[in-house]
Amino acid sequence: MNKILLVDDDITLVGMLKEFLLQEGFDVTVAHDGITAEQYVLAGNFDLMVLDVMMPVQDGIQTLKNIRLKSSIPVIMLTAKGDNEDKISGLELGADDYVPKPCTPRELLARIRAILRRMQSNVSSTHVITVGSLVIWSAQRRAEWQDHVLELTSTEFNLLETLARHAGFVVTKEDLSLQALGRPLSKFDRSIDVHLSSIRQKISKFSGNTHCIQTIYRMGYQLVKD
Amino acid sequence: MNKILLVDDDITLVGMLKEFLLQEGFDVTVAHDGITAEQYVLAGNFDLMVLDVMMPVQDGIQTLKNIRLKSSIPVIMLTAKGDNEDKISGLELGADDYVPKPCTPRELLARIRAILRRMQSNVSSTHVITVGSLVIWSAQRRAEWQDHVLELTSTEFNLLETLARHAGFVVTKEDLSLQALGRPLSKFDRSIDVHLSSIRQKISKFSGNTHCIQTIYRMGYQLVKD
DNA sequence: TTACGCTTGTAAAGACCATGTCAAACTCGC
DNA sequence: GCGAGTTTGACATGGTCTTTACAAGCGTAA
Repeated sequence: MNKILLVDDDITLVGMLKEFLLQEGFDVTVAHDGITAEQYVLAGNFDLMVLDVMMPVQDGIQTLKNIRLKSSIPVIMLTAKGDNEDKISGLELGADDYVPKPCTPRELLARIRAILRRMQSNVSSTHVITVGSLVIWSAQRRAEWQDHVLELTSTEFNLLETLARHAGFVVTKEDLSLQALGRPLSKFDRSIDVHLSSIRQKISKFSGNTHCIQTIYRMGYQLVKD
Repeated sequence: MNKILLVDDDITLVGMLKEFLLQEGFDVTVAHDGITAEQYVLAGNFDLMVLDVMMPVQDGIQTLKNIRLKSSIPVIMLTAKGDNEDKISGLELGADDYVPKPCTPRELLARIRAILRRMQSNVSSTHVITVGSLVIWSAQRRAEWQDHVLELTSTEFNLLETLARHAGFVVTKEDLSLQALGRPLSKFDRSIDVHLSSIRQKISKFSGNTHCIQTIYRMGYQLVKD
C-alpha cells in the first residue's frame, strides 16, 4: 500500500481528498502547513507528497525547496490558477508534476497513479546489456551479435549473460557454474567449456572475431569490452 | 562530473532540461538534430546521451542505429506518447532506457542517475595498481607497461602483481612462491627465477629499462618505485 | 687478486594439465 | 519414444609451468 502525504491549508478540501484516496486504497496522512509537512516527510517514509503552493506561513515552493535538500520523494504541486511561473519554478525545484486547482479528486488520483507507476517502472527498468557488438535483453532472453539474433539455448544464454554482466572482468568457472548452471562446479565437469565452445561457434557465424570471449588460462573466461 | 548530451529538436524543452541538469551538477551539451548528435558522440567523450525519438531530418531510431555502430555510450530514449512500438524498437537497438514524454526533469534525472550508477558500478570496483610506467588492473588481470599491453601468463601476472603490491619493498622468494604460485618454496625450485626472466623480457620489448625489477642478492626481488 | 661456493639469468626441452571439440549417453517435457 | 538440450567421455591440441643445464654474477675467504 502506498503512503501519501497531503499538504494543504484548506481543511475541508484536504478532508475530502483524504476520504477519496483512502477509498482508493492509499495510506493517507495530512498536514496543514509546510513546516509540519517537512517534519513528516523526514520522519515517515512516504511514497508521494501532494503539496499545495498557496499556503500561509510557508508556501509550497519554499517547503519543496527545503525538502529537496534532504529527500527525493516524488511531489505533485497543487497550483492555484493556471499560474505558469509556479509551474516552472515548481518543476525546476524538483516537483514531479503539477495540478492546477481546482481539480477533481479523480484527476489528482490519475496523476498520483501515473507518478507512482513511473517510479516503479524505474526500478524494474528494462535490463539491456550492451558489450561491443553484443546486445542482451535479459527479460526477453534475447541476444544479438551485430544485429543478428543469436539462437542460444537456455544455458548458453545464461552463460553469455553472466559474462556480459561482468564484461571486462574475469569470471571463474566456479562463478559461471553457480550463476549460469545453478550448481557448484565439480571436479571433472566440462559443461562450461562445451557450452562456451558452442556459443563461440554461434557468434563466429556472424564475424570472424571469436576472441571476444577470452579464455584466461586457469582462471576463467572474460568477455572483452571494446 | 558527468558529461551528458541532450538531443531534441524542441529548443525550449531542451533549454529547460539543460538548465535543470546543470544545476544538478552535470556537464550538459545540446544538439538539435540526429546528424549533429552523431558527430558530437564520436568526437566528445560523453557519459550518457538523452535522445528524442521524434526529430525531423533523421529520427532518434536511425540516429541510435548509426551511433551503435561506433559507440556503446549509454542512451536514454525520449518517446512521444506511450508509443509501444517506439519503445520496443528503441530498446532493441540498444537503448538503455526509455522515458515517455511528457516527463518532468526530475523523472529524467532519476533515470539518468540510475543508468550512470549502473555503469559506474562496473568500473569503480576495479582495483588498479600503478607503479611508474606499470599499470595493473587486478580484476581484469590486465597489465600495461607504458601503455603497451603486457601479454603475461597467469603465473607471470601473479608474480608481477605481487611485486607491484609491495612496490619499493623487497619480496622474498618464499613470499612470492606462496602468493603467486600458491605453494611453499622448495629447495631447488627455480620457477620464480624463470618466470621473472620472462617477465623482464616482455617488459624489455617496450623499453630498455629492465632493472625496474631489481634482484636483491640472496634476499628476493623488488619492483622499484620511480 | 684469485678461487671457490653459492645464487641468479636464461634458453631449451619435456611434463603436465587446461581447454577445444566431437560424439555418444543421458534427461526431461511433450 | 521423440527431440531438444545438457552432460559426460574421449581424444587432440596446445599453452603453461617446471625442470634441467649451463653461463654469468656475486660474495667471501685465502
